[in-house]
Amino acid sequence: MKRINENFFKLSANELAPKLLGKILCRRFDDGSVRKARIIETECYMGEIDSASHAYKGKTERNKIMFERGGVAYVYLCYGIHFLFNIVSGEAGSPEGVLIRGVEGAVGPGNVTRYFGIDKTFYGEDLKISNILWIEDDGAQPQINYKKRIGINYAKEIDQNRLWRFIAKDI
DNA sequence: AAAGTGATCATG
DNA sequence: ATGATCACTTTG
Repeated sequence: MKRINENFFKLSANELAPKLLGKILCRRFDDGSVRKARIIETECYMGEIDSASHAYKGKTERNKIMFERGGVAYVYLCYGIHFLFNIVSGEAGSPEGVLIRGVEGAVGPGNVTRYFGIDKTFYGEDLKISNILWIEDDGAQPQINYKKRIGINYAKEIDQNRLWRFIAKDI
């Protein structure tokens, strides 16, 4: 069981997203308790070349953290109700990210953040050094199903059709 | 099938 | 300043 290092998060989001499947998301709560769950579903968002990405139209107040070096959290409120948790990936200046859509015990991006108590205060949290939110690797390497991404009807058709949603088989 | 909810961004 | 738009969940 080892904590994921910096080089891992420097991968492009389309490489990082499938590799995050099987990794273990870990959260230490205020009372000291720790919750861990294996990641089973992710999507990648490829920055300036991807019309589905928040970073497609350049840097804004909301998405500026995506332009940082990989390994920090991008959290934002969706539909007024749900926080969505992304892991920024790639080098600085390359605004890519991986949306965590599901873990064992909490499927659905809004449910993941609720399960882990992730809210806007985690915006920019550095998973490489944080002691309240981090990722471990126990060597598991699940088989992967490739699907289209969800909820991006505003994007160009070519981007809607990319198989950038990654789901672990046999959980 | 459709509401519920509020930050965010583009427009004026 | 205002309004349309959302990387969704739950309920009926």
